[in-house]
Amino acid sequence: MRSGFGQFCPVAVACEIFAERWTPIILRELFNGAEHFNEIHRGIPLISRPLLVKRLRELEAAGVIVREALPNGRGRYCLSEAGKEFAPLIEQLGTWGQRWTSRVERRNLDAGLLMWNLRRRIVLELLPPQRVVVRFKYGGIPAAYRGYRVFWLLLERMQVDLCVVDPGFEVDLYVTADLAAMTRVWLGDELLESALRTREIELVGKGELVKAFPSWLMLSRFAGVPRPVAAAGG
Amino acid sequence: MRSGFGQFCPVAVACEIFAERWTPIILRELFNGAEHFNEIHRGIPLISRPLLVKRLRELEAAGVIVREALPNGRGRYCLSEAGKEFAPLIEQLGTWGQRWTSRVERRNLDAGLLMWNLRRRIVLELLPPQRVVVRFKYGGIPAAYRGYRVFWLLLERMQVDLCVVDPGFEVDLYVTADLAAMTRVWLGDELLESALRTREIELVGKGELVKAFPSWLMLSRFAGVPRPVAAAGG
DNA sequence: CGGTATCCCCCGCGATACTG
DNA sequence: CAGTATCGCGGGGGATACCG
Repeated sequence: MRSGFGQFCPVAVACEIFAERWTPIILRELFNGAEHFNEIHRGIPLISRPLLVKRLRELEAAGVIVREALPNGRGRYCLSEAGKEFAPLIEQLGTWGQRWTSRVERRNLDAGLLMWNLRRRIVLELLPPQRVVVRFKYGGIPAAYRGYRVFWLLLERMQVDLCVVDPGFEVDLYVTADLAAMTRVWLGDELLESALRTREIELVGKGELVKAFPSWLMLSRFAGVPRPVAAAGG
Repeated sequence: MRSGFGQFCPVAVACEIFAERWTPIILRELFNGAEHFNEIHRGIPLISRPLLVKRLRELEAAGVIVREALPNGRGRYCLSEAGKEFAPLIEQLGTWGQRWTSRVERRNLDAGLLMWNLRRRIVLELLPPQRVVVRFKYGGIPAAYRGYRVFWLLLERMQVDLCVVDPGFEVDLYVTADLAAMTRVWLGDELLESALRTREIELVGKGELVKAFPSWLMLSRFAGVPRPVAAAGG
């Protein structure tokens, strides 16, 4: 697999930069607001760290991202003007995936990734003034899965924190969920109300919090993408 | 490189199908109207035939293309409804490549590929009623290039044929060009008139044909994409 | 935290030859 | 024309350990 396609076509040259393995997913993380190395890596846990470094360097060399070295030894990755113009591509990839693929396969289930994404999509403005601690516990997890299955979400007025070890606060709301069901809800494949009815997802806590909880979740950016109209006979 | 990214995110799942090596380029060919195996392969000469077969099977399994077996033993590849929805992605990739990359690198120069693409972008309606035979001869070709450098284009009212061996007809118009210059013109990086002035491209033949020739060429689909506004100090 | 450095395996892929 | 079959290699990338 020698690099490059040997074609002057703009599509081919763009592919040499954009369509490398993991690259669109790295860009997705940057568009989602990730800036630091470990932040990016948390959104893509299955990429090895050396490979993530390599891809970031390649994107930098291609002028897609700019690396800023912060004084404290940290790095910071920002999309360049050219990089920002990949936004519609990520958008369309997600739209296509939402319309034409089944995403909730066992091999794709990952409770940690689900929580990491969910954390970014909380409607801060709807949260009550005082801190709310929500504990999530997942069941129905694939045998091969080696990550965490219990999480604490600390919801504060202007900030959300995700913990994988008990932060010690009193829990206000308990969420117990089948991982596949919660993933379907996140992706817009199933209504939260429906999963609550079938008890694949259960909420336990003060009535007002149980009632308000669904309104805090924005779900995946692609949850609302319209599905293809079923063809006749399909 | 085990397949898949292990993420339920629609972007990731779409990437598993779309962002494989060569796949966007195969789709580009299908959008350009290629339907048969060798037709697709002519647009992507550097892919090995077994690998092209493999990619086509993968796209078929993913529901992106449909293969029709014709009675004469030929196959025919068509984009499915899902496949057609990749159109904006190919468009965006080409647009990005046109705006942000330099495409006319030595490693990308390929006279055969240039002619094969040029052939598809002739304005049939502007051709004169009788056949016009144009002979192209390229110079300035990279030493590593092993393809043809002389071509005959048979322009007829409703059809264009490309030959790499002398078809035997009398030549009406001779085009002699530097390969890089002709590629730049094709990609919209340089005006044909400019290349004619510098004599990187020369036209020899009847005056009326020499004059009409530029109007027959539509150039690359991306030739007209607006370039980024130069940043101050760039 | 944000990377390097090293080792090594595996499989993606090209090359080549063959077939209906 | 449109593939299939087989072989062998090279390097992409995972695992692991180390560093400033």
